[in-house]
Amino acid sequence: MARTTGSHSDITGPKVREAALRLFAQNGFAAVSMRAIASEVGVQAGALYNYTPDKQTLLFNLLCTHMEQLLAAFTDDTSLAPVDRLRRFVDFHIRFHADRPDEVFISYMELRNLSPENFSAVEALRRQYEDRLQAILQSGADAGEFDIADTKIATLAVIAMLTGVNTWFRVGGRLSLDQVIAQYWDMVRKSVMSG
Amino acid sequence: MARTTGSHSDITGPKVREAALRLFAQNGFAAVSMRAIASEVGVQAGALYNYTPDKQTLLFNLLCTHMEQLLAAFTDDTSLAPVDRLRRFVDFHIRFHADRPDEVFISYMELRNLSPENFSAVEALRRQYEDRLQAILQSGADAGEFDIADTKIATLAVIAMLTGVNTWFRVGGRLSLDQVIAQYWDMVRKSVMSG
DNA sequence: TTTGCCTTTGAACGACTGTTCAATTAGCGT
DNA sequence: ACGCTAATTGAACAGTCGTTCAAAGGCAAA
Repeated sequence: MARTTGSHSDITGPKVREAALRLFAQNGFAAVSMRAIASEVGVQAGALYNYTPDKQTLLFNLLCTHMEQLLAAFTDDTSLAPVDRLRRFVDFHIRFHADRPDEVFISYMELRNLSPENFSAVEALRRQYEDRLQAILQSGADAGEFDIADTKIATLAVIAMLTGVNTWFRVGGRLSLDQVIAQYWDMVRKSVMSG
Repeated sequence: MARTTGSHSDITGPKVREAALRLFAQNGFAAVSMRAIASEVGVQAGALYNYTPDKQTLLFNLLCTHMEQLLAAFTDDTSLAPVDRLRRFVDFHIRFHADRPDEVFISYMELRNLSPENFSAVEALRRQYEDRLQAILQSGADAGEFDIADTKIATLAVIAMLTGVNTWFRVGGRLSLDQVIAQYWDMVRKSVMSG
């Protein structure tokens, strides 16, 4: 039988993923060696291969897990008015991403280091998330509450704007996250509102 | 005297920068070897060192040149109304960046591969560009034409939104660049307008 | 205590890294 | 045609890379 209680793999496995996430975000996938990850965990490089078949799959799993958590964490409420659904999305997006700077960073920077199949898988998850926002914008446009020429473009524009928060926001900075969210919500709301 | 007419360096020099730009954008700085760049140019790796003291300076020069061209290409016209100055900025930003996808890509992705001094230099140029937009937003806010809580945040929000075009826009796609610019201008204008 | 498997080590593999430099090539001014 | 020199080669240097695997270690069940 496989060991369960006190098995090292229960400890080492998460440590490997945490170390890889931190190092990939800090130095970039290509610049981080398996030995550097192992050193951070406190094992030899060979031991890492008990937890991932190869380096690229390690990255893929980090990206996949992040995207799946993102999709699982946001639940739209179609019974609300479009403007309220949009407000909830903006609030959620900024908070969720501000909590996970490393995951967000590698999700944008390291996509090209995935194999074509892995890239497609992550890209499909990302599109699912975009579709959630697009559905909100579309419902508002259909109801005449929003004035949007093309909901797909508006979706990408809003997401780019919101995700941009991660490039400069730091806890303890000039503005609180609540203040940041308030201003972004104001801009997003006005940008899609009609008349 | 140094050779001028027909000198190989007049040909090889630009080819080195073009090859490096393309390969860095495609595969990432760390994943591109000097031998790969040399092979693209059609020389041996050692010959590259006639054109750059080292690999990182090659990247630095690409980023610096891009930022300097960006700053040189945009000229604000303070005699115009704030809303017209902003419209010119949006139009310029999207067009300039759409023309240079590789330069834009590495300017966002490869900053962390610069030495601290080189990073600061590029960052200073970027801030100069941001300041141009912030001045426009501030003038509109002062005149009461814009309704902006914090012009610095609005600046970053607008730039993130506009630069996001580069992640999906392709010539020959569903929408022309003019159509894209029209919608982004509509969204940006509304997002900062008062009333 | 013994057994047996999970986990880790540490060395090894072949390939690739940025950079240097003496030797060689090739083209311009004379 | 010749000399000069900028431009290039090709080998070498000292490492690092991802990955593999036989051997050893260590913990739990029996």
